[in-house]
Amino acid sequence: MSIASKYDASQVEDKWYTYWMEHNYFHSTPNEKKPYTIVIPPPNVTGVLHMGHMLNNTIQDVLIRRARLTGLNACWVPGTDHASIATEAKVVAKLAEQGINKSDLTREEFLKHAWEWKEEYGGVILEQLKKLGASCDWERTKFTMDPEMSEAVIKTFVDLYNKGKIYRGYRMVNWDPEAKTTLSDEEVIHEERQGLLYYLNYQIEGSEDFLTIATTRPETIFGDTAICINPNDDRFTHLKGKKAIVPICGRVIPIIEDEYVDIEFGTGCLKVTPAHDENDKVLGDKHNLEVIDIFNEDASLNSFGLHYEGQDRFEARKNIKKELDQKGHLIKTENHINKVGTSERTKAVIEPRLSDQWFLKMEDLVKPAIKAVLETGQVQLFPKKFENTYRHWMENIRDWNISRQLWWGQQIPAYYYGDGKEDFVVAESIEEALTLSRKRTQNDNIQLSDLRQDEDALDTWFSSWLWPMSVFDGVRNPDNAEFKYYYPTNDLVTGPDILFFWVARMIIAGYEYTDERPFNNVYLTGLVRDKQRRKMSKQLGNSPDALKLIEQYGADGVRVGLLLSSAAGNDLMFDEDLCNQGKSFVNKIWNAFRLIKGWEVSDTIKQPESSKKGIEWYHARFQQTLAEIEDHFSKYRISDALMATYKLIWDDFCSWLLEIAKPAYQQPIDRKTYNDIIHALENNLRILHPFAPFATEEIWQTIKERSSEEALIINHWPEQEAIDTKVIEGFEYASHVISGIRTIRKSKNIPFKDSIELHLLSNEKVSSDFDSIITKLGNISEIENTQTPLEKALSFRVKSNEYFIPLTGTIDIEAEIAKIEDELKYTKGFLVSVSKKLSNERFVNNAPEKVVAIEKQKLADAEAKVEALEKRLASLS
RNA sequence: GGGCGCAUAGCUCAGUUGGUUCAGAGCACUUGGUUUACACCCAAGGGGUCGGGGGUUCGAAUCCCUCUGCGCCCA
Repeated sequence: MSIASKYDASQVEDKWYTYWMEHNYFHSTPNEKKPYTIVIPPPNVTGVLHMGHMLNNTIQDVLIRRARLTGLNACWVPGTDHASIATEAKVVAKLAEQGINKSDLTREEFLKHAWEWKEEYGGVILEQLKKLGASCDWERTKFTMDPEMSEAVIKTFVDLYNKGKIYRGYRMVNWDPEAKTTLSDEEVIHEERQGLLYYLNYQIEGSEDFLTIATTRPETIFGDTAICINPNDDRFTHLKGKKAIVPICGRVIPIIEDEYVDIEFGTGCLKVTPAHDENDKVLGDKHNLEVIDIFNEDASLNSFGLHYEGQDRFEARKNIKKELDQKGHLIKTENHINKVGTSERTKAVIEPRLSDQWFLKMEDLVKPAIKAVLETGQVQLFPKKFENTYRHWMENIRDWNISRQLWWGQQIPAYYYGDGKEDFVVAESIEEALTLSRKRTQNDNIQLSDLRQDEDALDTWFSSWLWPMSVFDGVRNPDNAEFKYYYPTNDLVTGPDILFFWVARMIIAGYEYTDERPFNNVYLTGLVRDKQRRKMSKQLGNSPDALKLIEQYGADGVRVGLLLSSAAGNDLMFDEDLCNQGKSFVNKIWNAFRLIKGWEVSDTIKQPESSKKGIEWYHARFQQTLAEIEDHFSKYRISDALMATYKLIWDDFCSWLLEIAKPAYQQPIDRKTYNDIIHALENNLRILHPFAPFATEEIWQTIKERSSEEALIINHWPEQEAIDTKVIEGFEYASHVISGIRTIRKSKNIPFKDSIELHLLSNEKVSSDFDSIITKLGNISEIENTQTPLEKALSFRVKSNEYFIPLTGTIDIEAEIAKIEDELKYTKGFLVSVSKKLSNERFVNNAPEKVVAIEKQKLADAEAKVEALEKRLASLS
């Protein structure tokens, strides 16, 4: 038989993925088993796989595969998100390349292009997930704009409207002049930018006097409708009741008084532009000021901008500065750092803008969601630290602006039957809207053609907040069997950056519509960063190509690499070395398998004692680790679960057990040991499968012929048994002895192939159960008991027992004495600190009994060791 | 400006309710090793005043205060 000495992932991965797909192992239907459900955070339909997805989906796949092995009915629902702004922006850009302007198209024409784009690029990311090994139930793949998904969205909108939770408001919103849409507060990123503070002179009407205001946005003077001073500001008492003249446009505006004005900032005079600043809007409302909007939707100036009409706001700013300067209105400028809102998607500077928008009242909706996470623990966040962040956001929540001036998305189901702002009805279909309109207006002459649907689309999150329900059709048919079976889902795995956008809103929707949590646990992964701690992003170009990584290290290698160092909620400093480590690990177990498979098995030889003991020990060790892994999983400590598995396989299985069981060169192995080792290997594969699905299935299927019912992916998790700690302790002692032997061999350059004697001076009883293993791994000819220290020998101690290895030739007695003196000094020091502790009455009285007992044991051990060391020293000198 | 969090070995991180020889792991590093499972290997080893200072306690990496440095979220 020839098995390649290097594991070749490329030969293996597609084969098994196809096999799993063909046998439908990923597909789930309701049955008598308990369900385990995860809904995927739907990636942008036109997106490509990046490192964040890889991490996120690897974790989900680990959880799903483990659930499947533990006998749960595992269901992982995949899908994609229509990502309104991002996708529409891409389509607009593509059309622009072809010389097509979005504004020249009808809604229908544009949507046709958008759907074509979606068909062409959509779902690429799902194909990439398959390369990673994701065992999603592909038959259930959903898209947030699938007809039935959209229907659920519309139904929800209508319902919330009818409950009075959705309203239309003329509000200051965040306007993205590039995408020409509003953004929710969460989609705006505030940045510090270096700018200028302009000091401008406004003439006071009917006098030659001027007042000076400071502004960061001189171009907005065209929208000024007042000057505001603080009534407590003595400097300006003479201005009270007067009027000022806006430079350039010459408009006369009142000087109003309000304590809102910060006397310290700028000049203490504030220009008020209600249309273009949130605070000014509040002032304007309070003082009944006129509202003058000076911008077009692309943030160029409109006719209020006079001769600047048509100029972009930043260009206009420069030009106005010049004119103001020439006309003597500009006193000076100062450098000033101001916070600028920018669009998360287009990076454009946000323009506060007044417009008609749709809002969802959040105040009552959030209540059950706050309770579920912070009071009852119905929904648990991992790690817990995010609860504080969640609280802060939820308790300060503002109404959600759910309308977007986009076409790609669900169109708002509001139908206008007249020209008035309030002349509309909200309905699931235009036919219903007609009935409602007729009823409302008492006018039966209204026809379908008289109705005009609101132009806006809904915020993408308004569809994804229903995701855990809508993928099982739970919004339209809450009583359907699948929904009842799979919902609430178990775990949600996502990044902390969308805790509010998505997670919180899903919880809100869940309680509003099902009176139930949408999921029990939320695992928040960290962000993937590069070695310089920069977030991986396309712009920086510091993100490795996901598929190339898989090609280079194998999907298993990448999965293991990503998980090795990614505690929940901690950012992951990604380093390709990690993938290398993952790949090495896969190769390691591959070679272990190769070794075992290469053994010739004999039915006639008896099982050696060492093998028997080794297997007994490994069994106990395996059980111990299994419990540890279980514990890690229960706390979503995935990295720790993997590390425990890694060490079990690499250290305990390969470095200890296989070395113990390995027959002499070209000798056969006994049947019993072989079978036990195969059994142990199979158990290893079972627990490793969630992390490295491909390699484990490959080995599993190569060990022997398996029927399709016997595939590893649907096999079972090993059973937890009682842990034999005695065996583990005994072995641990033996392993220290073996280390001692190895150290002496190394220091004296005794080759391993030369067998040596070992003498034991026993000061405390120790089991000889593992002597056969000590003999084999130390290449010891014989272990002999002795009553007196050996001369002409090197020694080492384990606990208070002393071991001697006789040496021919000269021994450096000085060195041996020095070594023992060092050990003695350390042990004595330790002894002093322990006895100090024990002679402290307050310690003995206050510390728990258990702790005191441990300290007493330590004292006894140390005393015995000191005694042994002193004896030894005496015998040497 | 408000809120949250972090600081432990060269790197990435564990350290659960203060109490085992508790100062750990993996990687990296140093030294040695060709008996064909694997050099993507084996063995042995070095390395930290737990960010600084103060306090509580019989006992502090762990709790409290303070300083310094970093990160995130929100306005």
